[in-house]
Amino acid sequence: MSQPDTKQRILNAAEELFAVHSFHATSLRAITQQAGVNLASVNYHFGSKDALLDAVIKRRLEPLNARRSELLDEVERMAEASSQPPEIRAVWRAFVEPTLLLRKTDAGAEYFITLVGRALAEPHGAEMSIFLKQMGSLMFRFFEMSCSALPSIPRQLLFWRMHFAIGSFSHLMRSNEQSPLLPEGVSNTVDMESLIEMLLDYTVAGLEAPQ
Amino acid sequence: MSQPDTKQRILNAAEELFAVHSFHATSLRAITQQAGVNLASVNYHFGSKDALLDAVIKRRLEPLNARRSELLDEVERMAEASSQPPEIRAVWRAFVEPTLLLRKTDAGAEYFITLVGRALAEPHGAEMSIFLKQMGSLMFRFFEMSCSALPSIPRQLLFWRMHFAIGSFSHLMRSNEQSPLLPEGVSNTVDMESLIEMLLDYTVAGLEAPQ
DNA sequence: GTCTATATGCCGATAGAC
DNA sequence: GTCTATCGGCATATAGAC
Repeated sequence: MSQPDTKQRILNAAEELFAVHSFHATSLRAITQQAGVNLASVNYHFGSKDALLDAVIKRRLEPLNARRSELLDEVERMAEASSQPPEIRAVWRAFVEPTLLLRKTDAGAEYFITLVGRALAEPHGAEMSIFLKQMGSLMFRFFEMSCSALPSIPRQLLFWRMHFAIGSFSHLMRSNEQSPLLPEGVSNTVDMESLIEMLLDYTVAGLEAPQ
Repeated sequence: MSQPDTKQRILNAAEELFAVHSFHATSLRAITQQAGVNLASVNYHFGSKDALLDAVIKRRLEPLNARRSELLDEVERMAEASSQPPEIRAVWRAFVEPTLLLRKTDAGAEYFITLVGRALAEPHGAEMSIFLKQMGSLMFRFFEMSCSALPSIPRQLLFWRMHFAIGSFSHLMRSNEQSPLLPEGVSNTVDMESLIEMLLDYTVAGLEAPQ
């Protein structure tokens, strides 16, 4: 317990390499080499490669989802206080903002965002199932609050629109790296606060689009 | 050249397994076993695993992009004939419809859609770079036509909104598999034509949202 | 062109000394 | 808790017979 803990060093290295090269393409050897620890220490501290991935996701997702839950509580309180449905923009802000602003409060979290963005794109694999397990019932709560916020949109339609919204969100999470091909007159460097507002403008307009 | 060609059998098997298990998690052994061909035939016909992926994507993406290009030509002709900007819904229909309706015309293409959906989510890897290479300049054309269709939206903003739209599209492409968790009163089975209209309603509303 | 057999190397996981 | 050494397996790729 001298330096940053061995356990933490492994988690940091795994987070980065899983994000950049994917879970399958990353070997335990690469992780332990980058972390400067022994190969066997991964199995000692975590038990297996799958369990390591689980721990990588859990470390950041747990506080993140606690924060999301708090924000949803607040949105609900405000809705009840004003006897109005919850505001759809506030609901989706609670969903996307804690993740996208994670970099500000947590210096090492940059790779985690990419990692989760990719986990959302994984079909069957360990990444997706571990992520879904840890998201728990929070997705249902977001869906139900979106339905309350937009009572004129049928549930079935809103389900798919929420699907589209998650697609935009996860695609944005994945796109830290500068796009290799930029059209003329377009810069790739925008501050995250502006980007969040752009995403919310876009998403809210799509969710409440006329049918 | 008796049965379906060895080359085609390999392409079909690789397409399915790459889509379901990802490129990295799929071995040449699994591919040749499913194709009922010899292990060595992959290297004989394609040269390497990377080159096989390239061929898998190219086989379907080339005619697909030719079709997209035709549709864009048509949208441009109609715009010129009416002396009006191109219609944004028609531009995006040209982008998404050829892919999403591929199943109807090409029986084996189901896995290809998932594969490309995942390629769009890969950050650095072979999948993404091969896909981008083959998309060529078509993305630029879509961007420029979207700008023409929505002259009141600044290019920089429209660039990001297009990013969000591609996120929704690729997320939809990836979601053949039934979602493990469905909210109450929501079914996952919708015909693709309806889904395309839902996606276009959502996307057009987002692209032309007030700023 | 298609096969068998194999070269060469990395993989995840573990045993056992310290 | 941390190390070395190694097991058993599967990976990609290729050499060479047919």
